[in-house]
Amino acid sequence: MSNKPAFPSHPDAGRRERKRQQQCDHLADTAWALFEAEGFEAVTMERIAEAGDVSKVTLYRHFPVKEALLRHVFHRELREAWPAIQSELAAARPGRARLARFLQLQAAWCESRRGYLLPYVRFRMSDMRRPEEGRERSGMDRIFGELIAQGQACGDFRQDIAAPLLAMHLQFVHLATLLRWLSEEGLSLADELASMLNLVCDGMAVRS
Amino acid sequence: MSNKPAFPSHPDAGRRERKRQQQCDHLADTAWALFEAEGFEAVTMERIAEAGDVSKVTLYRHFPVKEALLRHVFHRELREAWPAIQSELAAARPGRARLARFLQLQAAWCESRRGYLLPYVRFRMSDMRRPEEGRERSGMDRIFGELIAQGQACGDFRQDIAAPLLAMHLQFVHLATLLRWLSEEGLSLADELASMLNLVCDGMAVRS
DNA sequence: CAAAATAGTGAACGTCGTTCAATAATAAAC
DNA sequence: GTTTATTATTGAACGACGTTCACTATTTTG
Repeated sequence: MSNKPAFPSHPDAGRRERKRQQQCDHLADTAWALFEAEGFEAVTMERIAEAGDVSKVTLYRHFPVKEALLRHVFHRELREAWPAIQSELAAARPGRARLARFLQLQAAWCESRRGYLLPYVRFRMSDMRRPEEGRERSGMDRIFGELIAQGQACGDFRQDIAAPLLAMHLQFVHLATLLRWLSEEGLSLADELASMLNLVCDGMAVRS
Repeated sequence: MSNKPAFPSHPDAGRRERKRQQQCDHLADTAWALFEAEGFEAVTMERIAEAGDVSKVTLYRHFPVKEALLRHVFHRELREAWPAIQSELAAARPGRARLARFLQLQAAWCESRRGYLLPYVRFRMSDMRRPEEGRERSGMDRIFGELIAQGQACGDFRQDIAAPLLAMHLQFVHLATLLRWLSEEGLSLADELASMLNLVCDGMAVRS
């Protein structure tokens, strides 16, 4: 693992940036409370702005769409849980085993947030096509990329394809699995993710 | 291949259904002309309704979102091109080789429609989570499913996972590849799709 | 301190997608 | 053939979305 933190809390560059972060946190908290109280779909941007005592324009400046508020909350959750996750991962062998362990943790989190997952996944998919612009990377792709790079280093994964490409590949299949789990009742997400990893690693062809 | 056609033109169940299809075709043609003239983004649903001499409500009844008009046009294109595609495919060995050939044909078509592909792919991704409801299947998943089933039958592909699941898997990776090709300049789609198929078949792990 | 950059405001606007009551055309039933 | 039930279509209006604009307040920079 690299020595710089995977999730820098805040660059801390002046009061302006600090206030900005406070605003974002405040608005995300307000929105989250409304979501929990009335459901994600039922809450409008205008109500969030009103409840946060802020103009609609201001809200839109920070969060261009409602789903971005979800991303803010989830990203913060991930940042706070990251140390615990990391020590969990350290217990597993690098490469395929560690990736499998991470997907287990993922599954647990997803079940706890199931109600919000459908709009969130759809948002992340629409947002997925902008690798070059300064879009806020989700954390997920960074983690996948890092875990895959570890797997390449220890000989688990092929090295003729760059880690970021493999990570993108994995991320799409991951989203596909989430969607399937969300639309079909009675599926164990942990099982589905394990079988997904199996398929991604070993491939669709019969082993020669 | 089955003896019933993969793309039934129209079930022909009464005058009502026939008129419905005429309306849909008419509206899709009108919309397509506007798209070509002014660009997809610039055309609004109200303008399409107006140009098609139909109320906005009627337009929305047939096509709930603008992208659905694209789907109608593309689906019709595919239906008309299907016989030619099928004889092309018959020339390749079933299984992996035939799938590769199909992706080559796909690549050629995608390049001819590149300008519309980004909104279309995003739409198809959002739409992808409804396998059970009576949503109009894209043709793509049917084709992928059939080609994969052939591959399973001839021993190219593993049989411990059902063909429709493998098809969904393949389709998501396919969309990921399209997105990458759309956002990065100077990529050969045919090459990217070939390498994608390679990865999906052989897997991410090093071959034992 | 002055100038430039950034955050915020309220009002208004165009588009989206939906709702409603009402009418016409088609299909099914008697 | 007449009645009955679906289904397609319409215009008008509505709430929500997301943007624009001109203006004020705050922070940063030189």
